[in-house]
Amino acid sequence: MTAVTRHSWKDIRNRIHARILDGTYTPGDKLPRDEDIAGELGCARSTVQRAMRDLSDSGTIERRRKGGTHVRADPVTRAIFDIPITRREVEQKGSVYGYQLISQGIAQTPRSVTAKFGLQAPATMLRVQALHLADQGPFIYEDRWVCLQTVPEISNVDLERESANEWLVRNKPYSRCDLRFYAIKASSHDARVLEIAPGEALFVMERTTWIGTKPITTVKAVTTPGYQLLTQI
Amino acid sequence: MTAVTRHSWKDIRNRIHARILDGTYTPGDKLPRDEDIAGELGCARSTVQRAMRDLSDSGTIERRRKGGTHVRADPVTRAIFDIPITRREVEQKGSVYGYQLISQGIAQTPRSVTAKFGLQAPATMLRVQALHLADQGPFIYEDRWVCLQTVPEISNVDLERESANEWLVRNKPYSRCDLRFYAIKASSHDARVLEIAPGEALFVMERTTWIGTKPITTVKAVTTPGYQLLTQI
DNA sequence: AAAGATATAAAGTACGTACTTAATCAAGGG
DNA sequence: CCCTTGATTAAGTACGTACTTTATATCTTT
Repeated sequence: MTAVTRHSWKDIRNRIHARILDGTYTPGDKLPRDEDIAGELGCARSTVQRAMRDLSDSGTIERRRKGGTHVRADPVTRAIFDIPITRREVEQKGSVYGYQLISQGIAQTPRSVTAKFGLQAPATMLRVQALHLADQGPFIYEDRWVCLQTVPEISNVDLERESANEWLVRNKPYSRCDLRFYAIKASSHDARVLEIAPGEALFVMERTTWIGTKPITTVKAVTTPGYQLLTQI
Repeated sequence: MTAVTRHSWKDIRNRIHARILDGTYTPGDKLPRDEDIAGELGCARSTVQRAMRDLSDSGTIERRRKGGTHVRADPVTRAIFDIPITRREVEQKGSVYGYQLISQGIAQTPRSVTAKFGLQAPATMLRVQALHLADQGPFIYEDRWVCLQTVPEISNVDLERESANEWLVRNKPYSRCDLRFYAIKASSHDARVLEIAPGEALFVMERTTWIGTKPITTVKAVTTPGYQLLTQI
């Protein structure tokens, strides 16, 4: 009776990864085929496949049918960020969350918004400006456009009470999401809303969502000075 | 002879996802066990498992052993970013890459750097300041500390010719990486190096890496005005 | 030599089965 | 009543097999 040792895919992954780390396989190198690795390490091919997918997901290797597996020649840092709804973010850092509607109204989308959605022509959408507060102080200012054709129900929502952020995230799942991060100098308007000095450097997160090809919403979330976004560990 | 229809895990995932999108299962709801879904949709449990893992990875659902599968009550936007080495980034936007060493020297880590690594006491490390150029103009300024104990070989690298960025990424794989993004106002020093006006808002990416528990390097990469980081689609 | 057809290699997928792990619940004992 | 112990449940994993997909390479034909 041979003691049948079973190998977890994590072990297999670690052993392959270790070979990359120690230079057995260097960037650009081709790895043996799954089947050979399976034979060598004494496990099933499907276990190697599982390990390889993990390494592939993390950006360590690249796999192509027929082409085989290669150590990524051109390493990237692949990072995963979780952006929670603002209320949760505030509450998780132990602060009291607050919300204020600044203004809402229906208008034609300006060129910049039309472009973000990839639309040909301007559309009539709902614009909502609101402030999220932490411990009574400004935390994030959001400037949002919501597509009324895709989300007509938003008209029935009392945006004085419930933030568009939360209503949308709970009621309008999306199938596509574009995100972009950058820095801006606080305009006098930003400064007034966020109660800071004009000219401060502010971190901005922009998010645009669609369901299928239909636009849902685009938000520019302007954070207060000192805000940092961290990777999810 | 029954025509045996085979179902791809992506189909299965889409059908489950569709039920979340259309409100059949709403946030917080418990989904049937994998086996029941498999029976209902006419596929193997392992196919459901594959579909579920994908939905779980994307943050749509949460799974717990014995606890079952639930639609995430508290939706997050989960984004994946690929941060390439700077040379590649410049070349990919069609510009000519350039690199200049500004200064290098050995020094005690200041409190902020010591803290980033989670060290108890300051350590002696190599500090490298350098500029990445795109089409002869400043693109990213990096201020880096490299742990000499973990990476003694760095001493033999000619940092006038090869950027620490590239040498490290090709020669020193890491097992842990912390990332943080934020905005700063350009100091007079930043402004001089990047050839911009002091007080500009700049987007900053900070990255700290370890191998096991040993620190490798920490970089503060200060981008030029207008820089945007986009999700990988 | 260029273009197209065919073969082939390697990853990807699907399924069934059996076993493992972790969380939860219930029963029993102090 | 609390704590421990054991049973149960559902996800997670491992494996073998068979089939599919997609690049790549080779061969044929014009």
